[in-house]
Amino acid sequence: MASKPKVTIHHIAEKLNITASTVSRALNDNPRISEVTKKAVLKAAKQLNYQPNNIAAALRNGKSYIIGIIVPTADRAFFASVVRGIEEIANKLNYKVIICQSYDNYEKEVQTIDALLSARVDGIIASIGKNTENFDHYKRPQEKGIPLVLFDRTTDALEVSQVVIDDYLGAYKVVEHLIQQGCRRIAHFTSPKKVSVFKERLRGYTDALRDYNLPFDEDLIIRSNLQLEDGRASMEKLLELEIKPDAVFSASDYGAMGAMQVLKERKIRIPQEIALAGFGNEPFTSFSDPTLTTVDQFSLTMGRITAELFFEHFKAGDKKLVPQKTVLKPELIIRGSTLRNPEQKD
Amino acid sequence: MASKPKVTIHHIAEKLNITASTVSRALNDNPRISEVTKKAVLKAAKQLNYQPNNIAAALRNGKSYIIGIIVPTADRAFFASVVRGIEEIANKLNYKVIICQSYDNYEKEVQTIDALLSARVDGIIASIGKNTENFDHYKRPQEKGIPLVLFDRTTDALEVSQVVIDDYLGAYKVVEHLIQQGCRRIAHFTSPKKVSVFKERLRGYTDALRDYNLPFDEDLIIRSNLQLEDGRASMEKLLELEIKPDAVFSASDYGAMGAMQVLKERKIRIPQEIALAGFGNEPFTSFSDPTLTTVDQFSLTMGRITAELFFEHFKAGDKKLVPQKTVLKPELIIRGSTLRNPEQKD
DNA sequence: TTATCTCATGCAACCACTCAACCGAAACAC
DNA sequence: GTGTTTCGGTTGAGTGGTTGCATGAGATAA
Repeated sequence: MASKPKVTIHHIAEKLNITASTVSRALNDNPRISEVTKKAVLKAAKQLNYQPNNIAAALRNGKSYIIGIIVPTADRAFFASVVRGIEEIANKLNYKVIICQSYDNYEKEVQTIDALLSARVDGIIASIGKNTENFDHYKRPQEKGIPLVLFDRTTDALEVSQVVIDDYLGAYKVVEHLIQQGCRRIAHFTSPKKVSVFKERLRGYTDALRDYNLPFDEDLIIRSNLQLEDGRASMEKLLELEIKPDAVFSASDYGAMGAMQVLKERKIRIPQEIALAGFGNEPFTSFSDPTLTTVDQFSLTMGRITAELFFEHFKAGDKKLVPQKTVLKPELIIRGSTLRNPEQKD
Repeated sequence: MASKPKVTIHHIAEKLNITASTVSRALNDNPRISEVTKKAVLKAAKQLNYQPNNIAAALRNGKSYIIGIIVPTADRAFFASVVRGIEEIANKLNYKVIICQSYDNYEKEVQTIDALLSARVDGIIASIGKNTENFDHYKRPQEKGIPLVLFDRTTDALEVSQVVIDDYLGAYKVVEHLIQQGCRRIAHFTSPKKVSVFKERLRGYTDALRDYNLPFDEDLIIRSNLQLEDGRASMEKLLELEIKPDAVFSASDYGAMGAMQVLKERKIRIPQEIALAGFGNEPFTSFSDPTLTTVDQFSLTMGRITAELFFEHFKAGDKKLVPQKTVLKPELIIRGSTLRNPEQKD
């Protein structure tokens, strides 16, 4: 009748006239328990509709078999895909994953770290929020001996292993490609935030210009939050310049989409008048018209590698491994928004 | 030196020469503890870098303050947004949320339920995977007295509260709109799966045709998994028909995008020759060219309402509430892919 | 002055499970 | 026939916090 029967190993033990520890061992397939007893325990457990209580087990042996993932948001294809990669590896090792979103909010990020520590996760994998400038909260897991690995949005201010893609190289390739398409006045949408990925993309942009002897013009750097609306506003700002750019490289696909909308509204031809490139290879970049040139970040791979790196640290335990930084090579995806001479494609 | 200092309330107690129970009460702001003691405890806790162990607390009082969410995938804008809505309400009530993805995989869904029960979550909010046809695993939480609420992908086979949008109405509105635009031969992309949302959309489609005295033609119903590639294949199948359709209503935005790609490749004008509508209002539907007519599902609202319904059940506890079904009204978003007479737009 | 009441805290059981240590009986060695 | 292993368990303590029920000191009331 009562909605909570609460069957424990003690009930199973009682029923079989053995002790709880025997039941515990039987359920954990401990070799010290005879096959006969194991069978009996399993049968009784099923009969009583027993549900193991991981909370109690976790309390006792200090392991929860759960790792916490913190991402700014789970609905960006990139993060979703990384999470999937992590989950794949974690599940294989019998670990569960709990996903927390910081929504790029610093307070929420701090709280989440705290919540995960209180929940006694066995480790944390995170990507830092855009607005985070103080990283002290990321020191806490390590102080408690909880391994931490960062991916994508990372920082060198922490002594932590990290997995990133070569944002510099990705950006460099994009700009090089634009130059090869004949663009000479290339604008760049970036973020004012101190996030390494955006700084690196900006650096790739700057270096490519320099290497091809093109002047760097501060007017062509537009800083914003890089969302759709920001892209629109940034594009409009660019169109007010006396000498308009002939290409725009946005550090985010969303920003590029905003720019594309404005260009189409004004009947400015893409890529003939202004070429357009993004970064991230979000799915919608292949739906737009023209399709958007962008950079693929191998998110699934990044997830897998991050998880593997994490478990390496995890197994090492106390004998702290030296933090290592894995850098993945991104891939330039050339599409309609930058292809001025169609035959050149690949 | 050791990486795990493991400070407990006992250490705080020892330091202050009081007992652990007093510390516990102080930390929980129990009125029976004097302000002086509370201050001292808080100070000592900070000094010792104390981290509460929720596991232990959860074990003792049978509440984890965590609710589990199961979604097929977190990277669809719809689900991401619902999750956000749920999280908003849950956090307000001091509950944490853990997100689990079933990847539309039945086994994984069953395992996830089990994992959440073992993790002793206080409740479960779920959206059923596409391939799930047996719902027994969803009975288990209820047997254990763990409240369960379903949203969007639900079933009437379970006695469970659920929140859905009126898929029937949404589909009806789409088809009605297409008819008003002069379309007479409207195709429909649907799923072969026994998922209520798709069945309802199909019913809306059928009824709208009937109400407007248009014939129902089985050849115009194309069943697939409704992803991008499926949409492409389905559209190609339609184009092989002797009498081609003059509109396509896809039960998913992804399917519609696939169709749009094929139509554009074949230079078939949208909406003049074939109008196109989707369902879901995924962000990319406003990026495409033409922009895609679709149905908005008020996902954020759905999340909030689902969470509120959940907590109602939760508070009711043992005095099981009668399962209730909340139906939200969807909104037709008319865009370029169906607008034949532009002036009609609202 | 004594009985009563408050207040702040202590005591000890409890949550469900695990693990080190122990134990009795049978098997085996010498 | 005694000592040592091995098998298949049992016992009991411990994991960190919470909570119902004392307890004891000081305040208040009669």
